[in-house]
Amino acid sequence: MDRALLELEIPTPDGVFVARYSTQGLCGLEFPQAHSRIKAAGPPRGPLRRWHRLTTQALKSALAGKKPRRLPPLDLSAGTPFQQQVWRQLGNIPPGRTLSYSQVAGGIGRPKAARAVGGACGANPVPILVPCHRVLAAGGRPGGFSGGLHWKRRLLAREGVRLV
DNA sequence: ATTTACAATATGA
DNA sequence: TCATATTGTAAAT
Repeated sequence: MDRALLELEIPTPDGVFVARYSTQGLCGLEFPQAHSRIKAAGPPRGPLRRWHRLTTQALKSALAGKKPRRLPPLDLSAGTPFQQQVWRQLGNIPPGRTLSYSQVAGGIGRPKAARAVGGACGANPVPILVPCHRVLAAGGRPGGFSGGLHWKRRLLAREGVRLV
């Protein structure tokens, strides 16, 4: 867990996101906020430059409801093994498809851990690129979303998913 | 048709 | 020990 951070902004039609990088890759992504409080940094150099380009591109695709061609390396090492398993599962859900918390739980061999999956989704450091918004509660109910439910609905709507 | 209770689960305060 | 982005079963209203 090399947590040393570099924060870079990503302007999009939906606002300015903030990407956070460790020496291993992208380790965090934040939704646009009223006050950008990132420390000014010069233009990224070395691998950062490439990673940031990939992140920017991937984020824009995802916001448009399309599957990103390539993702930057993700540093999910901050999560527990359970959380990392969950996040890895989420990466397999294509745009336009959704799973329930319990299906995700079943996918990692713990069919009864639906609630814990909810916790892991809430702890997802890289929303959107790790598509936690494609996990719904049972019966097509929306469940929750740390970045605000409106984001979940908006993202799913762009992928063609209808919520009840 | 709704509401209420509870067990099972991983994690953090 | 309590609360949480849950679920399934069961019982009572």
